[in-house]
Amino acid sequence: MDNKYIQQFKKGSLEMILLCLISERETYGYEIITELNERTASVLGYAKEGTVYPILYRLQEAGLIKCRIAPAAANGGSKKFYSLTDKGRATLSEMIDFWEKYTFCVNDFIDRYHTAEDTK
Amino acid sequence: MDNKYIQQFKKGSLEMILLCLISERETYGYEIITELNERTASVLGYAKEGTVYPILYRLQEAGLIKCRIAPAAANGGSKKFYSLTDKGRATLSEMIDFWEKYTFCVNDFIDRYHTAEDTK
DNA sequence: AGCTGCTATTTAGTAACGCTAAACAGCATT
DNA sequence: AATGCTGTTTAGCGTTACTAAATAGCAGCT
Repeated sequence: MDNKYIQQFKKGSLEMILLCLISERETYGYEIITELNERTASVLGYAKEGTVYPILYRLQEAGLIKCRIAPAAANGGSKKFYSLTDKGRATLSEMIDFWEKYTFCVNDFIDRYHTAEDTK
Repeated sequence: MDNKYIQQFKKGSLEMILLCLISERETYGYEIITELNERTASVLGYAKEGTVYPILYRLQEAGLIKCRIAPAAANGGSKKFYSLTDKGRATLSEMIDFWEKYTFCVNDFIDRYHTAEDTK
């Protein structure tokens, strides 16, 4: 994908998406990146480490997720398993509420656009 | 509104919203700000001049809108009336297509979240 | 003339986010 | 020891929206 609008549209929603992902199960950075890309890359393009990890640090800094360091697995080094805090759950719920109001509001403009196009 | 997510969610979509507004009719900065706020302030918060005018310059610079300077009206100074160019119409159409794919993609995460919450 | 108020535009400086591009590290297999 | 996979970290960049102001024309009033 090389759509130039992606990057701006994504702003803010990536945080929400990561919170959603982590709410599904305890998981770690690399797995988050892999699953995120499976589910969104065709629309949002590939998310790289340099995008995802800083968001995780931000979320942890804000107290929305907490981290458990697991010992080194079969292959590869140790992982940091993230899960939502109570504050994270509450914040995610708020974000989703706002997202729904927000998209409803924007869609109103688009509906008018479509209506106008249809009557041409 | 003092919702801290607004600012990030807005990124990118404000451009699309302004293009939608201008596609509805030829209009000028001050009127855009007024109408935008009537239709979105309750959700997005108030958009100020410092937000809207730079976007208009950007859109003009990109060749998406064109400008016609009208003589001073009854009261107030002269206005700059904006309308979409052909490129602007094409771009708006693209942006809307992408917006729809994008929100569909994000909503998938939210749907899963809602489903998980419901079965608790 | 001067004042207020409304319309209308402009701009300097700031913070936040996602991106590019790379580096670093542990372990397994060859 | 070399390669490859898993996994994390970070520096520097460009874009966007925000705050906060300044500038300016015209109308009506005293």
